Amino acid sequence: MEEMTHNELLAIRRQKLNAIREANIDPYGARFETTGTPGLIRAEFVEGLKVRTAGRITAHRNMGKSHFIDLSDISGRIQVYINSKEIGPDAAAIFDHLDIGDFIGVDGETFTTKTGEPSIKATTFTVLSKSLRPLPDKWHGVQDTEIKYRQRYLDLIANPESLEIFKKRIAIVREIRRFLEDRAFIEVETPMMQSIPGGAAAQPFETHHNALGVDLFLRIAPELYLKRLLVGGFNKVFELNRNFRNEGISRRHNPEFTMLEAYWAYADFEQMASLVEEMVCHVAEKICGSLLIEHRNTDGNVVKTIDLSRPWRRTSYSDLIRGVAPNWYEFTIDQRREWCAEHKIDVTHCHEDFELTQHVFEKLVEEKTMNPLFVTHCPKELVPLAKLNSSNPSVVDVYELVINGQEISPGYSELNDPDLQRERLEHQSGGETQKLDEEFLTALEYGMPPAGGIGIGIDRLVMMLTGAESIRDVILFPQMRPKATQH
RNA sequence: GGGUUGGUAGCUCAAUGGUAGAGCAGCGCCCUUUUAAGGCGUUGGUUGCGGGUUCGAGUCCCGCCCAACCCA
Repeated sequence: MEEMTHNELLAIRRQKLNAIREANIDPYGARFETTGTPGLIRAEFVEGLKVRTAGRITAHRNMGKSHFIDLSDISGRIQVYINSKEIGPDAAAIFDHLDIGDFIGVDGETFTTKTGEPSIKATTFTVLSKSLRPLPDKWHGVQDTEIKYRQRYLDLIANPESLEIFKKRIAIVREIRRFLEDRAFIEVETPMMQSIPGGAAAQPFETHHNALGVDLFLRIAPELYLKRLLVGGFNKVFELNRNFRNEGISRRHNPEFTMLEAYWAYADFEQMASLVEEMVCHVAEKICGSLLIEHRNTDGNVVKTIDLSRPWRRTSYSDLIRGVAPNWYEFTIDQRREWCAEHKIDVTHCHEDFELTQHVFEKLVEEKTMNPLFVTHCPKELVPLAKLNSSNPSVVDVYELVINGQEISPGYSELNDPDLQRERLEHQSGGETQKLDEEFLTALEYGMPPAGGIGIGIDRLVMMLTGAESIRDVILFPQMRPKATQH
């Protein structure tokens, strides 16, 4: 608690805190009603208006008897003009004990300075919270990634571009909900703690319920519960919430991530593809104002432009493989390995033939695809929960949407034949398999309507739409190794 | 898990193996329309942690911790 009181900067702030208390003022304030946020007052600026606002002091320009401070919150900032004569000597003495970082409330009248800055001339101010630690550099912000992620609040205060990404994320999620609700999809919540983690092939987090005396798993997908709702009569349903996968952490993976899943009874994967296409374009136009999404580097130069213009390409998996390896499907497995070696694709960890093909797909198609591409009719081994194609039963009626070199969204014609579903789950091959959820199969036996389903990785969608290079830049509090506790 | 790079003042960054520095913030003084305000002065460091080599280590070597990137 009283760590580092020897630090001069912290000690000075505590002295100021005490000085405020000695003047019989509570440095931690109370209820304070405003006529608007700093950003709102600035955005809807009218001169000569009595206003009341509150925010954090983020800049201080001291002119001797007059001071200019910036008051900020996520809405933006407004300049406040503080004149000793105007506020009186007692208040001026308190003002001397304020710092950048403190929260204050201000009463005053709006005016425009001679440099044209919309401002508030303060008549009084109220101390709302004393900040005991100095804020990061106002000009360079927080560069240290560790501080950005562990102490996101500092990143949000000091780095406007970070705040901008999170504002966009919030708007994207809101637009997606609106889009689906406008089309009569109903949002539901299904269990995050499951006794059989189904709906995907991934390592789950394990936990334990004391009263029931059973082990439970954090869900890796909501799919099997949403399908139970199709059985129960919901015909347009979605869930937009967190999944958990106990796997590696990388630029593109966080252990908990946000997924949209939506199911539409009597539809198929082609209709789901159109729905997703329409939805992503709707969101892009609303939030980015364009279907051309520019990704910039730290210098602000455009390094990549993603073109979301419709219609989006739809191409079968096998055609895409032939596009990069024309004779692939005529090759023997040994020839395929040889081909991979020639093209410097490491497939030593691939055992099954379809895994080999999938690896070629990931390296030569997925990673190189920037504009939207619906990859249709994937090998059935990759997708045990989808309907087989009626004319080619080695593939399934699905799409995988690839944008920005990443898988953004899968969509299926959902498998609703309970016997076939059992067989497909029991005869999975390859390294990753899904668990068998008997209660889900029982539900299917009661009858599930044919349906289309989609999943959309919200974090990756936000990365694509904001140009964020790392998933940590679109998750407010990304997973970090806990810091060793000090003692 | 493996490889690469990095960790220096509150923040952003410097410093051939040879006295640890700058800008901003802070503190003091001047200034009643500034906006990265300005001017003058000034404080602030167990260089991530622990060992080692050396007359001498922020710098070289070993181990550990944390992070970023790449690979699995």
